Amino acid sequence: MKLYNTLTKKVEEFIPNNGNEVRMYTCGPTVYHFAHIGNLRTYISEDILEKALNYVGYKVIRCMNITDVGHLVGDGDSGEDKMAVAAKREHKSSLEIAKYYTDIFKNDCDNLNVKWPEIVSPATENIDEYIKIISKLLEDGYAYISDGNVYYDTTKFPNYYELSGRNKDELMVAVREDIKDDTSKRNPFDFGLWFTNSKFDNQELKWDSPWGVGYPGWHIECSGISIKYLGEYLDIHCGAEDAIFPHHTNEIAQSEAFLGHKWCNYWIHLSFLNDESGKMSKSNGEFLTLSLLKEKGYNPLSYRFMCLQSHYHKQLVFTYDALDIAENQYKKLLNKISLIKEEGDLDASKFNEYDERFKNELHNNLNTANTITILYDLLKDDKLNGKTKLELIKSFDKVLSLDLIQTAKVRDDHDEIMKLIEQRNEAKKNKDFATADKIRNDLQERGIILVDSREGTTYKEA
RNA sequence: GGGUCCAUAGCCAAGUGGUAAGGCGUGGGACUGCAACUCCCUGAUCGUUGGUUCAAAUCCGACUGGGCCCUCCA
Repeated sequence: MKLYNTLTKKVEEFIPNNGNEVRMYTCGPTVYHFAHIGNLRTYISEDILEKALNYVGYKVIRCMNITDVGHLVGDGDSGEDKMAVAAKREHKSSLEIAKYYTDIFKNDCDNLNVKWPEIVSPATENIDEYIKIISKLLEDGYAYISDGNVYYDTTKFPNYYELSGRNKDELMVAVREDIKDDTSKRNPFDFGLWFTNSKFDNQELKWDSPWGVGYPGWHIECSGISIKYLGEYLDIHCGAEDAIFPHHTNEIAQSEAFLGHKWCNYWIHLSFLNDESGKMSKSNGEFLTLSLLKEKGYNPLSYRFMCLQSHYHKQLVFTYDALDIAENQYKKLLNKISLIKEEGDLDASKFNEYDERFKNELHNNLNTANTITILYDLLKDDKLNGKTKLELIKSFDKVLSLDLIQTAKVRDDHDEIMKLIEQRNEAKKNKDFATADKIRNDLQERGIILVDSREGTTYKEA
């Protein structure tokens, strides 16, 4: 499978370390607030990657962290912990907040058919692992203690700028106005591994460590969790595009200094969903959560469909117009599929032909837009019988996860509806169109759409 | 200032050197008592500009315009 690797800045053939086994780590959410749909795009893309790898024959073992500590707000490294801020705002403990938002995040994933990774681990449950890594980094001279905090010395790691393609001398220090330089560091780009000395000493979550009571830096959790659960050799590390620098850069520095060898060969970065003004945020403009879209009547899978028609490495702009179009496309697609009659025997050679095309598009740097084109092609192909079409769609849906095959549920009021349909047909026969239309409209108000055809009238849910 | 990604019809988007896939929308038509559904037909020379080549949306350069990053962020 070809993938865009940020490390080499090329689309290249993916080759795992160990046969067809793939160890994949994806940076998880910070659970101090709701996720917006931009956040969720990243997880949709990662979900597709995992499922595509499995589909073409790899065996994926995937791990994701949940950040429930250590992200600072404002004021650089000595700022307040976001979890603590949320806790204060909502009068709950940090761990209650984390649990609350983790559950909501998981629910969003469920609604989007995003599979929950087999290993999901909160940052707060792996403190021992961070201490182990930090201790070794200190021993080996990659880290130092200053003003009670432990910092990583970025000058000790020669390849520090490899991933981001940056040049040390041209980076700007504290480029954002609200960031103050941390004077405890030896070098401006050093970063914190463990803090005991914070300006804000009201943090709820603290742990004992060889360097005193404190809490871990942001970057160490991903290294720690990944190494703990996936071992010393990682095949794929995913994250959103904004994490390239410094987060992933720092992860590489820590992990490789600790392990003493190359850690991860493929770095896959997922592009943003922007709104018309640029980066989506929790404070600017409308806070676009999945539940907001649901309240407005959108199907979450329409949003997934919208994402799949784009490419994971291309930024996408969210507008309600775009979502309306996606929803309409998605509905029409489901409708076309629902009209397929399951007849004939499975045509293995045709099945393989389409399945190969589908796999080729996955191999082609996850060209999900083209996989959907294949779907339209097979729907139009009159050399394909219904059975083969349905089997193909079922198979593709293992990756697309759009619930393409809807199982017809029998409604409780089925008999009543059929009776009304009969009454309407009677009225139509008598040219009493007023009555006929009234029945149709009444049913529509209940969310039932009548479908007339030569064979008679059926109904479906709106 | 530096890094990085991107630029194809109203919107999404394919295309990886040989004369622009697909979907939605729009407009027209078939079907229908009317409609919905479905089906058929309907649109672009590829940000600008140089160059390489028999041949470029596809390769190289410059420019323009956007996104993201440079110690909160998916």
